[in-house]
Amino acid sequence: MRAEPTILHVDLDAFFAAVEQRDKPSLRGKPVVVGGVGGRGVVATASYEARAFGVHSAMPTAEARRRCPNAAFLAGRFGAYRETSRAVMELLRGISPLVEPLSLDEAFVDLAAADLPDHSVATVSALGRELRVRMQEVTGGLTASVGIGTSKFIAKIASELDKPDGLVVIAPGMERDVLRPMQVTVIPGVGPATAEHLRRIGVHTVAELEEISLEELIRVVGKAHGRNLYELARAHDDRPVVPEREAKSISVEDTYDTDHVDRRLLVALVDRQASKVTDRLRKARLSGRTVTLKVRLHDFSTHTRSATLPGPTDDTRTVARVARTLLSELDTSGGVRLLGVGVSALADWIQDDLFADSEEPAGEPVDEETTSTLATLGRRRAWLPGLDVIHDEHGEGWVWGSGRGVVTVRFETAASPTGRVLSFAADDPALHVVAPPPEE
DNA sequence: TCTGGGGTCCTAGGACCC
DNA sequence: TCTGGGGTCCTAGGACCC
Repeated sequence: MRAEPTILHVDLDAFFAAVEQRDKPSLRGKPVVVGGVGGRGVVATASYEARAFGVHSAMPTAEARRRCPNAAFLAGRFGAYRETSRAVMELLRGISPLVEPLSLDEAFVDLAAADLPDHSVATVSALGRELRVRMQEVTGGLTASVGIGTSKFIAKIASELDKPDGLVVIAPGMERDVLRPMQVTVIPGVGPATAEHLRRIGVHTVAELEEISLEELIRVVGKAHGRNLYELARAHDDRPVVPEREAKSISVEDTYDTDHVDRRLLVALVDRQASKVTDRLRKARLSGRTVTLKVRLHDFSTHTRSATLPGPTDDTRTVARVARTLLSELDTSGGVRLLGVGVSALADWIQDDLFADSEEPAGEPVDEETTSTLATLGRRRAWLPGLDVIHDEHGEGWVWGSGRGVVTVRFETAASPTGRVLSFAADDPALHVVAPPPEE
């Protein structure tokens, strides 16, 4: 918490819906719902006219249609949202170089790095008023709610106090007075599960939360979360405004209108997602070591399976192969409603010669001498899933996982498209590396 | 009312290494 | 032959946010 109100939070009002109303005058003043329009879609943003009918974010679109049949239901135009967001972030960077976007429609701005005569309540309030005017100019008429306070937490609370189209400055020293009567759910990180845990120990408001000891909180909600709540209940928050955050994972997922059972279809869908994910990796000049497959079954149970490669990859075939194999570990016979493929443990873009310094170049056949050397290296050998092809008495297969002295090989034949998965000790003399996998 | 898509962070257990 | 503690990596799941 700072001595002066130097953190600003901006939140564009009903952003996606507002962009639609801006671009299509016939929608102005009418209920607009942006989100999934398919059978299993949910609402991303509802205009204030639609909210009057009880429509809100995360509500199934089917329910929103029931509550507000006359609303315009739109799938969304993310290009337009990104473009408008870019203009907003540009405007904010004109105020201070320290701008931390939280999403397309939200950001923190560190006013301590802004060019201001002082940081009095009067000065930052004037800046807030000016910002809201310019916001409308650069967005073509969109409104925003602005909050200013002595920390991220307080600035965010402030922006929520007078929505839409509001400006609230919480003066230094007033933080706890503002907070105490509020529900604990205003604290970021307190969702339905935590709220229920707290309710069970008789805590509903921040004032009640303040009464709970650190030990008790940790017992109820866990260590990290407990400490966090303990501090936030007292308005203690020293998180800095961080302008550039590095991505930690990239993923793609799709929910289907009907559950899928056909294995061949599931494999094809996973392949397509692997292709999308690796396209995005390459565009971002990133690569990653861990491939995760996400499957949501007919009963909404969600399962993930992941495998970590010895080195980072952005290769579509490699990611697809690993994802396919992970899929084969799950029982999908009851039907699949969602599939997802993600890559994490990201590294900066690897050069074309990534493997030039490693023990054997990728894509090159490994000669007999290297093969026997690899065998004697045992667990030290870095097998490359998807790249090393093995043959033994079972025929030919490709490596899809390795670690702890064991290489797992998948044999796939026309007769058995799902393949057989076998594990070998890395120093098993029956294993021979013969060639890289065929191009697809 | 049957529940999106893109993320982040945390927890807990097991393997492995020193 | 048995016992150990800490650190790190990996995996699966869950809570949460916009």
